Amino acid sequence: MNYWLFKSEPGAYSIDDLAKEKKTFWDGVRNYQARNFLRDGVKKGDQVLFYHSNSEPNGIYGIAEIVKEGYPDHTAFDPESHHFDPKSKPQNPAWFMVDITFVKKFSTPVTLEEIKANPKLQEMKLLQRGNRLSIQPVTKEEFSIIVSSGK
DNA sequence: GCCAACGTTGGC
DNA sequence: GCCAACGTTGGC
Repeated sequence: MNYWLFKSEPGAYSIDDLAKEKKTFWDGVRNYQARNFLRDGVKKGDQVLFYHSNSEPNGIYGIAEIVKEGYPDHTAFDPESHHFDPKSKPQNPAWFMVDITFVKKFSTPVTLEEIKANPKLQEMKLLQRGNRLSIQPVTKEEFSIIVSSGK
């Protein structure tokens, strides 16, 4: 079992949207490093910290779980889609996505400020300088610290 | 709204 | 293959 952090701008897709829909496909990832995680690393049953960026406050708002492993991101094939990428072909897809399901929403989010203040969480990729990766691995320890502080 | 950090593109 | 220009991310 692996642990991940997925970033989303709540204006685009929030934990409340997921709570309502119960399940969604995580499309539109157009970064190679994040793509590699989606294609090769993310497995069914893995747990996901759901992070809101550009929000007030920034932080982890809840938990999701992987229900379907990496498969081609079909939005890249659709010229009408905002995520269309002509370089990605159905016979040789460049981009991948996974399906996630809602697990829980924290009654109070674990904020970026709290994460920064916790000595045990200093290694998180989230805090590393200039980090923009939207899919990041998280250790089991980091995951359990966050889950136990986010009720 | 600003801007630093970073990834990608394209001319050479 | 280099690197300047450009676009995007995301905290503040």
